[in-house]
Amino acid sequence: MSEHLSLKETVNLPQTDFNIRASLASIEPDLLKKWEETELYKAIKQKQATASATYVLHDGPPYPNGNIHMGHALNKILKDIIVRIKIMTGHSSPYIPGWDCHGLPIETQVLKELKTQGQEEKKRDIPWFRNRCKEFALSYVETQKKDFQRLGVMGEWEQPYLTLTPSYEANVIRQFGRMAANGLIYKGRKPIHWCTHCETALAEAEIEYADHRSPSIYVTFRVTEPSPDLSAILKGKEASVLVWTTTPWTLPANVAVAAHPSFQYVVFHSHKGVFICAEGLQNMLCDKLELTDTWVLGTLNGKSLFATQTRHPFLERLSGIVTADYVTQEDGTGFVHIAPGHGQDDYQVGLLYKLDMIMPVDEKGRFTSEVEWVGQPVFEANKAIGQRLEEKQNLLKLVFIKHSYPHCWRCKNPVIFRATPQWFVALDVPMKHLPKTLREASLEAIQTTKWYPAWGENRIYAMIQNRPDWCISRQRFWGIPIPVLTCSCGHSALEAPFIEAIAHMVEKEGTSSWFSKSPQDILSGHPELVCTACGTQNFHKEQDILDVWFESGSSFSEVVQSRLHLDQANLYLEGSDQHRGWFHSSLLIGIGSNGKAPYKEVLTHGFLVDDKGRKMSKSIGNVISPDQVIRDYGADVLRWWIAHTDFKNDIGLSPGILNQCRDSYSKVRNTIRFCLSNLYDFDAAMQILPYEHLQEIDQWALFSLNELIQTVTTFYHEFDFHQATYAIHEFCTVKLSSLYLDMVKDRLYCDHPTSQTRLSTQTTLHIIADTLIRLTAPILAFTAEDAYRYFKAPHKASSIHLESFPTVQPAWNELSSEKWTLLLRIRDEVYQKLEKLRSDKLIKSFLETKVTLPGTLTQALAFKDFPSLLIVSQVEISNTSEKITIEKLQGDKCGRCWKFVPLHNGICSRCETTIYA
RNA sequence: GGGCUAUUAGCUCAGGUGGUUAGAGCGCACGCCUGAUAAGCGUGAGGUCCGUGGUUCGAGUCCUCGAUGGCCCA
Repeated sequence: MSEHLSLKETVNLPQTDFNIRASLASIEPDLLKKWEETELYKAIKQKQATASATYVLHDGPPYPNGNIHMGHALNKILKDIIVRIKIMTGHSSPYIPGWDCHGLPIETQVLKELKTQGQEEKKRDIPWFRNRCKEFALSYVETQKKDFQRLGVMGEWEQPYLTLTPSYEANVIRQFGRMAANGLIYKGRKPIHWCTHCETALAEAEIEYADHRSPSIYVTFRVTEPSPDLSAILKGKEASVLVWTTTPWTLPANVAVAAHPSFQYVVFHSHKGVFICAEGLQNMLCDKLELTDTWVLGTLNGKSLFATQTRHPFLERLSGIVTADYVTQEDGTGFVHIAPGHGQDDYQVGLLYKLDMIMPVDEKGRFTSEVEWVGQPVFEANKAIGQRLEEKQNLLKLVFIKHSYPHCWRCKNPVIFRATPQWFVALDVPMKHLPKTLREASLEAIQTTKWYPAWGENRIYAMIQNRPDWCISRQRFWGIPIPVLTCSCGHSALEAPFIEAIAHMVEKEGTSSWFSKSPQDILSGHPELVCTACGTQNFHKEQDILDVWFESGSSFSEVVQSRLHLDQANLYLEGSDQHRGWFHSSLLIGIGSNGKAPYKEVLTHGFLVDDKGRKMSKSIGNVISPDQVIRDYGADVLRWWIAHTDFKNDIGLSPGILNQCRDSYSKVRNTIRFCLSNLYDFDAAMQILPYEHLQEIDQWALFSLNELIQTVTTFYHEFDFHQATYAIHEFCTVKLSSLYLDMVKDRLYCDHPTSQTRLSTQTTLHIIADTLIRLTAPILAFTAEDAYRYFKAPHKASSIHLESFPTVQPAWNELSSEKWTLLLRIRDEVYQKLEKLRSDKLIKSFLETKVTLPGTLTQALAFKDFPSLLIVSQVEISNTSEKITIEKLQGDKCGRCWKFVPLHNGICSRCETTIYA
């Protein structure tokens, strides 16, 4: 017993303080603290100063109105992994995070707060209100910043970009100025929700739906000029198109009638004349309108009604038939009357067919002098319009209905759609600085940008191809004003000196000065800035603010151009929804102001779903917060999960998936730990062996490591992180844990501590540990640092994050992979036989056996170390046997190395010489 | 309703230009070890490649139609 114990003491067992348990939840905050105290980021930046290449990932700004969720974590960690890879591969890769601080959600939340505090009136004090919004945004910037840092995301947290800073705001205004100078900014009109009581525009979020009593009328539009197909049916007869509406007051603005292009329409006779409606609605309508004596004259497709002309039901004007997909057959007649100034759909149809926009309603909701009922509120004018229709014999029926209708959230009055002047970005006029339209140039830029995944190109291409002009006006307060002064003569001062004067003021004082100053104050000091049309200075300010997409879409100007002095970012990386959002707006602004896309490459990730593929939602109860994962697993497991998943599609997350990631993370960690623990007595500076002196098994390990470096490098480069992590994990499990490390244990534990064989393996483990730590460092930012603390090497940096990425070593490739494929096949065959013996209960341990290999199998291989390869006690090469045979060894096992070999005094000769050497 | 996209083992993923019996790791089951020990090793069982119809000598792969999930838009 005592002898056994003393023998155990002569065995060289692994030692390390690198814990087998990760305890990430407690270690990570310590590491963050250490990095902060040692100013790691500063050191990393200094190192980058000498980099030969630059790689800029420009951050898309999140919205600071709540705590971060898993989508944020996913996005930021992916960015961090990329930036760390670029830095470790020798690039200068500054990462400047940002926040998108303006916009309606914050305004709405602040309003809600005021409401609950009974201080709603304070909203009218615009500077005060804007300041409150600013405080709100900044508080969440701080919250989110801490959360992002906790995830291990590294960047310019001391100086992020915020869309509400004066310098940023001035940059946005200058972008606007450049686009104006390029001839892209114009004033048009567009219908929006309008409260006639509050005399203000309302956003979608400020609309409440409630029951409302409306007249429901059926109106006829008499055909004056039928389309060819319709003409063939009518054969000269008079006919009318049936239209249903609940807003008679919009009829004065009617300019067209829409049919659905693929519906079937019926032309039928009745005692009141010939009518046209959707075929499926005919019976219902005849019933409702009490039409008798009916028979069908013919049917035709909606498309073939196109260009039929009708007469307006009471005005001296024509109203042509157009087609629109949104027409339904659920109620009505299958025809919809079009008033582009009074509805979103109508507006789109108007754009498509270049229809006039007639807007005879003022801000108080009264008809203007364009209409005979001038001064009458539109809802009251319904009655007069009904009467006029009756006079003209174009009213078939009038009843009143109760239906859901939008109301103002403040005054509870019904709202209307009303077209008001708005600012637009023109997509189809030739630019002054390029002989192309903004749309054409953007489409070209899309084709020269690299999209990951490739289908992103089609997606954004189709969007840019089909989108209407960009309406950049918003009738809100929390944002950047549209920097336009308009003269009393009607001319808007879009000229560069005006906008530059405003930008200059904003740069100094912020945009709040626009809201508090008069136009005269804004132009004070610029007596030369007079209206280019009339020469006076009677300006008034634009009231609207810019669409927030215009702000965030200008971010490259502030960050890439002003701060980094570059003209393009290398990469934008956001969720695939941003093809419609930030990628889109950034592209239009980039082309419109600089003639160039702001990015060279765009990478998108998918959205979070659970393990059943359903989106994360509170109602399903499958939401997992980053905070919770950090507590239960640690940020590195979260990072590993993100790298482990093919993020280009939807990304699954569930407790089961997290457990799996934790397990595979642990395998990598333990593999590194095994290497470190067997290096406790290794002095790399003195004992490292040259490659040529390494044992063949060790050379094979380095050959495999070379493959890994190559594979991971390629996958990192292609943003295929999941493939990289699979390669790393498989290397740890298959190549190392089950093969190489198992094979070298005997040598590490039982050979003489400073024998060439043990030093050969330690040299190899030293290289493997070093490589694995570096390879995983971009993903496992914390664990790699933790492990690096226990890795002993000369010329070590103070942090793994100051080290560079491993590179393929050509010398390690000088090994026959065919030979090793064969050796491993022999091993497989032997193990099949050994397992059979074990399951038959003939042996318990493989060390109880002697394996005989046929010489025909092994001679050509010129390999000596079969006992290590097979991890059995004895191997014999037989020149007579044709088959692999196994025999159970009967003797005793060595008390030190447990092998069944000839013994003296209870131990084998190798162990004896090792102990007494 | 439209655009884009995904669907291969319980889970996460591989499967250039169509070509034997569809692969890996994890997990699972069984066994071993107790000198990586809240570890390690071995062996094994798991698949209607979402469905349908077609092209082809041959389809996970190409085409049609559809189902389900996801993003965007209306």
